[in-house]
Amino acid sequence: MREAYRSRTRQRLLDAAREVFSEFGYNGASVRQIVSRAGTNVAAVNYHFGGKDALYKEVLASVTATISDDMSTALEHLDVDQDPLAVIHGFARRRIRSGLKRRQFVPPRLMGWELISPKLGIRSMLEGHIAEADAQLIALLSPLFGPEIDDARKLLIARWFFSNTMPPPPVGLAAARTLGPEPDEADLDAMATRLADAAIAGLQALAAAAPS
Amino acid sequence: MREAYRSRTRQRLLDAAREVFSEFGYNGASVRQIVSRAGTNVAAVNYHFGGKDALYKEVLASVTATISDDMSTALEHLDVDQDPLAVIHGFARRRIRSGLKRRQFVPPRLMGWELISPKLGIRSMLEGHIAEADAQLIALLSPLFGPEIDDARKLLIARWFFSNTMPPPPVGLAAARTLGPEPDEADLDAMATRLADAAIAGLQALAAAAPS
DNA sequence: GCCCGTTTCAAACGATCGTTTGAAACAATT
DNA sequence: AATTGTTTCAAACGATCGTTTGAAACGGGC
Repeated sequence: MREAYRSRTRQRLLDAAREVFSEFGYNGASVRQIVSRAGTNVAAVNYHFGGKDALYKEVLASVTATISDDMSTALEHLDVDQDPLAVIHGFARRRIRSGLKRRQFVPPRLMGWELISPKLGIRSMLEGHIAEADAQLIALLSPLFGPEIDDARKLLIARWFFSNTMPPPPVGLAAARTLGPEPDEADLDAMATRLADAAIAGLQALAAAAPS
Repeated sequence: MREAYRSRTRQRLLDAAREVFSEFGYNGASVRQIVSRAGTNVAAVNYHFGGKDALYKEVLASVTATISDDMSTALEHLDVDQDPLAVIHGFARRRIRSGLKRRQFVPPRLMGWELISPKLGIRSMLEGHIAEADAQLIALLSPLFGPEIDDARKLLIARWFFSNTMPPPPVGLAAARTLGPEPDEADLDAMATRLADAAIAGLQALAAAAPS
């Protein structure tokens, strides 16, 4: 029973931290707020993780891992005989959809914080993940690139596309307004599909542009 | 000389606050950091503005005013006999371009903070600006909308488009990498034009989609 | 029942936050 | 030179931050 109990508070802390960090960012989130939501006391964070920074790193790692897994899956689908554009569209749709779900609103928002102002010290750890994500994205989009395109433009296009799979809050709120309070799964899908269409359209415009 | 002197420290505080708030957000920015950059001491903020919140509001107001002015100008151009799509494209290009300039990196980033987590109390003040910006955007894009489109979808499309005129840091960094350390004005223009093309492409895809 | 390693918690720590205070420095008028 | 209102600044305020501490509570092995 010991291990089970141990992991229970630890997990509660992780879940609470995920929500609070997402909502208020690293600076805006207080340890006391997190432990209060987790139903324990202030010392728990330092006991289980060693500090606020370490907890934040762990939360970030789980978020980036989720996204990376998603991209890996898409890359595997690319290997088999599917239409590349359909795979890319599917990836965008899945990412957007997960961002639109009320409860799972968390990962895009947390990434949003990190994109605006990467925490010092965390930056080094994140850079590996970012480089990996860049490479995965470029691999995913490679079928769209012409032969004469340079790496810098590939990177730009990849990041533009990726940023469009994580709609910022104003877009998400507008989407929520059209969907209503309790969105149907089909409606959610349709909305995600439409936003993915837009991302693909922009992507093609970028990839088709004459080389600089 | 009195008025000139008065406005000098006040202005220095505003400039410093603009930079620091943009870089670290409201929570991450400390009053001491701001006054240190402005070359004065901690009491200055409360003397000239009444507090950190009020200073933040003033900074935000100037940023939103800049954007709103830009949109008003575009709307006036729309009134005369120009091609609507060219006007929209021009607006996007100008916004993106100002976001790409190294020094003037500030407004998009500051808005980014506010979009992720609007400050309580500031929200009410911002809501007016947001509503106005929404209305202006929808007016600007109205030539692209079909007759049977509903308001909720107009809002969604407008916000999607607007978010694409404020490229997030990863996109901006990738763009900076292709442009080099001291970008040529022409290169900057070309890059902004390309990103505006992508925004327009996505915009058209969204506007052309069948009504839900 | 006793013991031992693990986990929890109330309390307190030093540091930093935004803000206030009261006096000194300043510019302008008489 | 004296006076007035404005602006600056060092110092301190209470509050909150992340973290530490030491003891109490817990669970499993003997």
